[in-house]
Amino acid sequence: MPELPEVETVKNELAPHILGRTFTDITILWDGIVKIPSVEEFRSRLVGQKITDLSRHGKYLALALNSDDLLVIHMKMSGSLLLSRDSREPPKYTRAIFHLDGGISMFFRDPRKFGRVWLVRDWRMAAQRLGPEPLEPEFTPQVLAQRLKNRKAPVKALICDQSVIAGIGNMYADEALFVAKINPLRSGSSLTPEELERLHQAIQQTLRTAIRNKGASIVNYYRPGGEPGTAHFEFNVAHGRGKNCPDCGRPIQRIAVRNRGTYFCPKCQPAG
DNA sequence: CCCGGAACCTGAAGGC
DNA sequence: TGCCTTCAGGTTCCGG
Repeated sequence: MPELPEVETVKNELAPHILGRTFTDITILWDGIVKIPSVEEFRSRLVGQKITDLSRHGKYLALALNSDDLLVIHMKMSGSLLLSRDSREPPKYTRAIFHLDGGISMFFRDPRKFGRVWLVRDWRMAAQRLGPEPLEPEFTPQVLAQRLKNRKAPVKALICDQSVIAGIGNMYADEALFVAKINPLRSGSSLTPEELERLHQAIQQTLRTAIRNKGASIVNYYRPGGEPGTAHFEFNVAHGRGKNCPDCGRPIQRIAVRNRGTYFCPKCQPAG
């Protein structure tokens, strides 16, 4: 599932192939993928526009166009953006084809139909209430502390909340909490300054390592060239069903937090 | 505002 | 073999 490291990888690997190119045609194979505006307006406004910049906001990818519009893309759980030189036979589950000049096409493949695209003037029209970027200088331990204090919800749920911090999802929340040695069920308000410092450090370290490894391909994530990432090979607990804690050797436990599979080590991350 | 749960969606995997 | 249930989870919506 694409979270911050996966979207960052997609952005970095798309850029050299699509930057400066112009959309020559748009094929929408499933209308529901276009969130804003109508499918017809989406196509007509996009064709002829040149891609001038790529940026990432949380898990949202934004392609800036010379018209000052932004093509915003969210891959949600099962989406991938795949580059090809042959648009005649898109892979199964392709929902949209972005044809570019120079004979390149970008397929938006998404088996689960959760992914969406927007054509808007400001990326905030697609990504409402996005918290701070965890890898930007603005994200300090103090900022994290401020955003978690007075919150009774489990810290796992809070750091997965895009309005608290942008870009973290289920996998990296589990990884960061393991590295910080914090139980996922602890409430935000119960964390000590030392724990908040460790969590801040763990979030940045976990995300940076995953970006270096081009993202994690547990299910349904492929890089634009079709290759998987390798970040999941270094996971400590995430999706660690049946595995043992790399630190103490005890079995990793699976619980549900807000209906999301949550993996942790009961010994290394004791309940508060 | 805060919290927790449901809904969206479909393929994979497991149980019997 | 095949049907059925469960699981996967990013985001939004809704009720308390």
